[in-house]
Amino acid sequence: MTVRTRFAPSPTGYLHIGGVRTALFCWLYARRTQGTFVLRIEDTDRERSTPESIEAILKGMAWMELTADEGPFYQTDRMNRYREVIDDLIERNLAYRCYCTREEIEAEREAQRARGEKPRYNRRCRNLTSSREGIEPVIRFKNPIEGSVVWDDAVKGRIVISNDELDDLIIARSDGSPTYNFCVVVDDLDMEITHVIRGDDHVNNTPRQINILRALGGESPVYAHVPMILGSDGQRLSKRHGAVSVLEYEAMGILPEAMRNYLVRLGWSHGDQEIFSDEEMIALFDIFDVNRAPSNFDLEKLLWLNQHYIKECESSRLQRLLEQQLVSMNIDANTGPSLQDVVEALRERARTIVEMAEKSLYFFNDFDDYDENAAKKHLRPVAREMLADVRNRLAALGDWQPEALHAEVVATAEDHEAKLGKLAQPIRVAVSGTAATPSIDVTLALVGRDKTLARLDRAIGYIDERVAQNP
RNA sequence: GCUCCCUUCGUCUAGUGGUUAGGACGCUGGCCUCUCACGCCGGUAACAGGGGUUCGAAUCCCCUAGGGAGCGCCA
Repeated sequence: MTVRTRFAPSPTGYLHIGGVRTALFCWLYARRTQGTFVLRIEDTDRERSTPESIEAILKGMAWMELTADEGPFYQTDRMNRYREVIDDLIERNLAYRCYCTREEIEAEREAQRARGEKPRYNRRCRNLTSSREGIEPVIRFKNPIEGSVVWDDAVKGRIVISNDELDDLIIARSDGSPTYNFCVVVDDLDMEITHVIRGDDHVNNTPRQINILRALGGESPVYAHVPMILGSDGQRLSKRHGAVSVLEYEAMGILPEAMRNYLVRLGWSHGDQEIFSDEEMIALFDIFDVNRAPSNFDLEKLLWLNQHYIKECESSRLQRLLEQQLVSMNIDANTGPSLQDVVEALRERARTIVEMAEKSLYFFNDFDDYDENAAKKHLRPVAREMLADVRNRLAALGDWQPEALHAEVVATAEDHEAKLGKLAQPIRVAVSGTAATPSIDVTLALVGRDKTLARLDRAIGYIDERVAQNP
């Protein structure tokens, strides 16, 4: 039997990080078993489903490079099929029309809660023979009254739930439209899904679905309920933990392979290994090895992995990503050094693409002000003569390359009997506005001759002004 | 309230009756060094609590506590 997994999000919001991990697990397991991964959009809730959400899901999946072998399928395209199954269920007396009003049901629920009971439909209409005038009935599934439902969950282990915990759930609304718990079962059956991998918020739905499945004569798939991902404080993931939507991580400058690696290690591991290539993940991942406990999302670790992958990233791709980022920051990447050189200088110094772009701004545009502390510490009168000297030497330099620049800076420092740092730091601040840049020779090479000389002049002027103000 | 699920360093985790409880992120001391970063070496820190079972429990059982999920004409 070949494995078939599915990812079945509902398009009622963005694609969040927990959903993406579920999708990753589905995808990995299908790849690993040489099975099929299908994408299905559960859009039976017409009130809340939006085209924007569908768009966000598709974009998120594409960014994560989790390509479906089949689909996307849309439940709204399958309404006739659901109708057909519902009619069949009614015909076979496995489902029935319920004429209870919302008010009646709500009142009953209140009463049950007041009595400390679990609110459940009281099956008043289960054996009704007549209809009620003026009420469009809903359709309810006749859940078994006796016995219990048992399944061996691939991550949770054996779960047993007694049928008397379950009531006769609505499978079609009064307008005739089918509901979620029913549609999933029909879909998974029709699509021959062998492994249902989903969030563990569905555990409680599973026994109902199994009962419907049996009524339909289907075989149980393997269920794997993966625990939730919580925020860094152990609470449900929400806006205040930062980004929730996967697309926000793309915008943040996270690499998809870093996200995949981070997410696969949340709830799953292979000994002490932290770094997994796609090939390794596919070869090693097994849904049966996933942890039962929920885990907390830790941005710091994601960032660490991202930096790792930035260091490994192929130059041309990094250049492309950096350029996109610069463009989005309204910077013309043609006004500065080659992106290839920038990327090499910064790939060990940036945890995200956005950070890389921010650290390369002064290669392209002049900065407004010096970093206050940096200027205070390094742009001082003692450095003035050395700066003036190095400015003139550099102006005369024919070969504006790191090697020659390095030699010139070193020679200047020696002439002034200063350690290299005493000169390098003032230059660094002069040229970048900050006290932290790549090595001074590389920095000067990247900033370029014209900007370097102009900025050294500016720094010298700044020192003079400072002296004038505080004689 | 009821049902189900979960519980090893701050975080992600290894561990399946005998380990100095290991690794990673973070934090931190040092080395390297023109700054930052990278890299390297070292440190910090955990079995939720209580009962059993056993010669011996992080590992097995029970209870308690804490956390989560569900109880919709949402998915």
